[in-house]
Amino acid sequence: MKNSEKSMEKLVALCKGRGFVFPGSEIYGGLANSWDYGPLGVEFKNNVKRAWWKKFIQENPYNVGLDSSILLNPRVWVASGHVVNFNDPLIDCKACKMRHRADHLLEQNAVNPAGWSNEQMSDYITEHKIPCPSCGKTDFTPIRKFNMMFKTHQGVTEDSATELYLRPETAQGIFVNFKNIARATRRKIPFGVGQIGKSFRNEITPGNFIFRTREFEQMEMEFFCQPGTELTWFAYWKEFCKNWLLTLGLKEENLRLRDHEKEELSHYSNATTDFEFLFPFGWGELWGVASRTNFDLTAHQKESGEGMEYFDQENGEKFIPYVVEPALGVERMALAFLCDAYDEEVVDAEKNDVRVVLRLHPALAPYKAAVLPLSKKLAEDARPVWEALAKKWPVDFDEAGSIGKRYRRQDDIGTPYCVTFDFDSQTDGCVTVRDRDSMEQERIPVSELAAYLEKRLEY
RNA sequence: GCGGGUGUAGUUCAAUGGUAGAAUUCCAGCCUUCCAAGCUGGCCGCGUGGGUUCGAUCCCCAUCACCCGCUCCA
Repeated sequence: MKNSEKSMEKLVALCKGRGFVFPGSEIYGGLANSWDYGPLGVEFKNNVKRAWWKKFIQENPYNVGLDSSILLNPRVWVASGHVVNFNDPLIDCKACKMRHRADHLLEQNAVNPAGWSNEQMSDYITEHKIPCPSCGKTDFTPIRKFNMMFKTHQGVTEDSATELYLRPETAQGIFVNFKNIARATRRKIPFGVGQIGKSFRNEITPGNFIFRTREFEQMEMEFFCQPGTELTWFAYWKEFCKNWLLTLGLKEENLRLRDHEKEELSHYSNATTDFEFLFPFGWGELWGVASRTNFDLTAHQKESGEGMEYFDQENGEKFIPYVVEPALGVERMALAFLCDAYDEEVVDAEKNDVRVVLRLHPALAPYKAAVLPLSKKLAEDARPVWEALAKKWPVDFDEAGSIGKRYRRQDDIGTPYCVTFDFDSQTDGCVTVRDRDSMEQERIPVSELAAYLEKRLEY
């Protein structure tokens, strides 16, 4: 089944029905673009994070982890450029109600507005009668700023002295800890620091289910290297990221890497590649891999007055490290895995019988297995089988309904293995293990069941 | 935030100015010894707040949410 044939509606319905994702604050009429992760969703999302951490931190000789705070000294955002650059100058055409970015309008008219104030841009647009690209009229509202950072206050008094921002990215928490980490871990360059955590952005237009939300989780890694080696590492991490996705079963046909053109690059980057995934609603950015030069560390050195140089003992060199950053959103990654895994298999076209299967990689599946007593009478005897497996993995137990219906329920939520306890099990001590994808069945002694599954769940 | 559309059980859909019906899901019982079975019974709904009206799920207003476009981004 191709991704373009899949529908978001079905996926959203499945997510709600099975307990992956619920609309946020639903009983109060909801809160725009907020989503809650249900019993299966939290397992699944944790699995995505766990898989990333395992590959990027645990198994990686270069990298270490970090969990920095969401609230930071406001000067961090001055240094990073977020206070200035997260302000989009927007104007609306009064005639056709279309909204445009003032700086883009100017660029389209061969003007470079870099460094201009909003007044300057506004004046230029008025004076030169720059027309609305949609309707051609020249009747615009004044420029309005949209700072994408959420503001809050520290302490109970709400004055400007206590004003703070919720972090719009986790990366800066890593940069401000660069010296601490290098010292504490005795790491030599090159090394990387990975972090998983919540970030907040007041997006103008969120949407597409959990693809873009204002509260989201990031898995970011900052890889510090010697100046001049950054593009080599940039290529290395791109390949590394791609391999990780493919290992977890993401289909290559739904993935494309798009290099940014020179004009498209952010002010801090000398190379950026977007990993894009074919969602049912079209191609969407999944992973941004950016060579960030020494922009961030230099900016923090300047703003804080704290030296950010690294001393290379071997060569006797001092330098501010260059940084390669693969930054990934947890929720959209999870959504991509879900979309990719969703499959409808026609079992009997005449009876209109369709089997919905989430072909999730076992590492990502919320339940690794489900124990199903063939008859309710066997439930009591099947319990110990579940108890033994539950010590090792999240495992479901289902005795309600026909065996076929229970297999389908597990298909629905992506459980890779179903363990059926039948009347023979009581005497021969064996159970039937059914594979979700191959649909093959094997008779396994209960005593060997855990080892059997362990071998297959390894990744 | 702007423009357009939508809002009825968990889901997919009906009907109606006199307070709603089906399928499916779910639950229970019977039956059933490996792939949505069958039978019986059961739970659950007019997004929210105002207004018009004798009476509103239906008409009007507001609000909230979702979808499509603009813009942005992990």
